[in-house]
Amino acid sequence: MAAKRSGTRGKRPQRMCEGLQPVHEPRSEPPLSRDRIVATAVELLDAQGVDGLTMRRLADRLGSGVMSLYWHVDNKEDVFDLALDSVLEYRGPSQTAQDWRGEVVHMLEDWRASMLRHPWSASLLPRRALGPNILGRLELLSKTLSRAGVADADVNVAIWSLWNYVMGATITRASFDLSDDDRAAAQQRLTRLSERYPTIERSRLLLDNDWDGAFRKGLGFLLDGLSPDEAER
Amino acid sequence: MAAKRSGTRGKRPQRMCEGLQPVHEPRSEPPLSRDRIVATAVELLDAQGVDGLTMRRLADRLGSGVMSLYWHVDNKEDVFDLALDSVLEYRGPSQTAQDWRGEVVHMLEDWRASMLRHPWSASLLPRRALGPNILGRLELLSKTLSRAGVADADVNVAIWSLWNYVMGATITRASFDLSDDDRAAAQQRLTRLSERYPTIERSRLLLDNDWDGAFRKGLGFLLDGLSPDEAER
DNA sequence: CAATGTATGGTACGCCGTACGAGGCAATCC
DNA sequence: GGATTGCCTCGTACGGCGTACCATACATTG
Repeated sequence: MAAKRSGTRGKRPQRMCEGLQPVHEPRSEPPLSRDRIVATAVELLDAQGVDGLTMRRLADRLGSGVMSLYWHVDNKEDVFDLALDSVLEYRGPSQTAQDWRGEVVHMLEDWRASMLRHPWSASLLPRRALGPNILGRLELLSKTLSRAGVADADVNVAIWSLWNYVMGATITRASFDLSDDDRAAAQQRLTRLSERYPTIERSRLLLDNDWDGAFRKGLGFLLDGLSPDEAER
Repeated sequence: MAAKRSGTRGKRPQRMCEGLQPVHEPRSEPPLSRDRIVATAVELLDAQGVDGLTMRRLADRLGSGVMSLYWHVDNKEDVFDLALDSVLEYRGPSQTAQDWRGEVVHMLEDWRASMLRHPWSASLLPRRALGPNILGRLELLSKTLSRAGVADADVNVAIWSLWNYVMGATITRASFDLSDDDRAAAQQRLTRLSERYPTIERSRLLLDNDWDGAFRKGLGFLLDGLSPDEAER
């Protein structure tokens, strides 16, 4: 009956005897494991995007049968959850001790950078369960803001505002990061309609691409508003 | 060869003769049209969510064959694009003339409300093409900010920041809007791990649900930062 | 030896999006 | 009239998907 996976990790016993290393079976894949599945899923997502991840392709890359995956993983949703969280590990603030605001900015910019390194991840964030790395970031955020003196009643508002801002900015950035040609074509299309949309046509909204600067600036504004010096209730 | 749809709308000629209204064929469906397809798609999305929309189910609801849809619509992506934009129409500011800030807040809160009325829409926003209603909102936003005196160089940053904030907040709200039971269960799970995440456990982050208040407050902070009185470059 | 728990994977089912092409029906042209 | 042309509908079929079910294999334990 085998209650399947449930909390315990895989730990294949790896055949002990047979002299030294596995001498023959020369190019056999290492055994399946949850970790190896997740790592390969991330590779596949990086290479082919969200729609490119299918259980069959994943199994192919792993050199295994499709159904073998289901021993280590509940279903495809589970793969997404794990892949997303695995990409959001945070190693902590840079060595130099900083003020609370520097720490928050560092963590959030690192978060954004991690997601941009895997452009499929941002759009997955809202739909997925909160894994340990995500919870860890929220915990750190919460702790930092509390220590900075933000009123208890405001901490949750602040966390959600920051979460929303980072997620929104990163999703937008990732999905508007078209090739230059595409961008030009979009602006072209806009020009063709310029009687209708003169202002955004003129400001070349779709061509602007100082994403990093805009992110930093907007984040600054938000933190100004949130900082305990001025805002309460 | 029939280049299929391309810009021109459907306009079935509707049988002219036959006396008065179509007397018999008593319960026949009205003819297919792009508009009817989109409206039904929205119904289906409201009822079953993003994954619930399939071309077959859509055709069923319309009382037509599946492939008939493809005369009016390019493909399923197209249906998503059209459904999303159709839900984001903006009827303009409330009757009373307001200052620029009031106008911006009104439009953005209306935007958020429109998306929350159709919870599938927020998560679709980033992945979809910009339809006329979306462009119209951006145009209005741009015009309003310009008229308010925001420097040309800053208008695009402001628009993206607001777009990101609204989208992030709405996606979060829509996808965390679990039943009370689910929410309690999530918090329960968190409590079980409370050695790891003491702060967010204590602040009951996942139970807090004054979404509207948080949205308004965060938006206020952002607008403070963006308003032309204080910010430039 | 048998029994058990861990792990693999082949087959098959019911869905999906949609390519293709055969038709029906009105308006238009000879 | 009859033929042609555009608009519109839809049945069939193909290749792909997630995964339920089940047979199998091996290592460990009794």
